[in-house]
Amino acid sequence: MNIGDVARRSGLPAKTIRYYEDIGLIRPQRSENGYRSFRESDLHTLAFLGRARALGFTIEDCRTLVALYEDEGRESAQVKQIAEDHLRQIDDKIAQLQSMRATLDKLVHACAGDHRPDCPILEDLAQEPPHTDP
Amino acid sequence: MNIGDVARRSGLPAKTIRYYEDIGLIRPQRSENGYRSFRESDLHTLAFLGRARALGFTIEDCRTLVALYEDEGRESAQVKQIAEDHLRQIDDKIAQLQSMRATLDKLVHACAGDHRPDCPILEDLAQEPPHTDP
DNA sequence: TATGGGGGTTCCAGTCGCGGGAAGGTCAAG
DNA sequence: CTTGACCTTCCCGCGACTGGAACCCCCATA
Repeated sequence: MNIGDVARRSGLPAKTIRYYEDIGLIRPQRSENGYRSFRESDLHTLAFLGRARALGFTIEDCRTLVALYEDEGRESAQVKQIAEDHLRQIDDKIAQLQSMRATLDKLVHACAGDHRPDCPILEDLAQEPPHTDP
Repeated sequence: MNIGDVARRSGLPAKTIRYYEDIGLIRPQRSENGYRSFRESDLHTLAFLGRARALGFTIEDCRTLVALYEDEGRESAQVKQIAEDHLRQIDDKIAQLQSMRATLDKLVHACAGDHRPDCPILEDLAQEPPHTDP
């Protein structure tokens, strides 16, 4: 298989696939003409990577996950650890976004959004922090 | 005020402040010795930027927001538009993260996390997509 | 007067995960 | 033989900084 075929079948852009080879996530063979030659197992790995990335795992997590997948002697605890860490990171990010969202939503609702210049959004952003006098 | 002072008072790293000058968000004056010399108004703009960034606005949004803030003839509708667009983006991102979170959480709970190699997380990632035969 | 330390300055490189585009080689069809 | 669809490598750019090197400035102290 050439790169275009695996791109279509894995759903990953060819650029991404080349990049994954660059950073050593996959090691496709080469044809005589210099083209990358992918086996079914490469495609499988790429699909694995695509799904891991879709779940938000970093490239380094993906590297570890692929290694664990290929390691018959792995312990599921290792995999779970990575997933739990990532889950926590996601939770943190969601919390942060929800906090922003709450503030922003309040401000948006407080703003008339008409032709006049008065704007609670700008006023909030411009707000001096409470000045602590010594 | 030197950069260290504004850094302390605005809560922004000196590096960030220099970067903001680089990209034209602020235009501090210079002392004879070449040091940046910040006025209270610069500090105020930096604090504004800090709060806008904390709400997740992009630098380009911040540039526009500062311009609107300084424009007496602005219409609050312009500000609200930016905020609403940003709010939608946040909502999209939250939804995406929650979808990841849901999948990940299911997988984490399905995984024993012990010394055995069997792992539903890896199995899910390795899963072949339903093959559509023609 | 030397020196030490804590400011400041510029510039360059790196982060993360690719995407765009140039310049060129390869291959099958018409 | 040419066209067009592939493929290759290479380098630059994104966003919003962050780290570090190499250097300058200023003040206090020995």
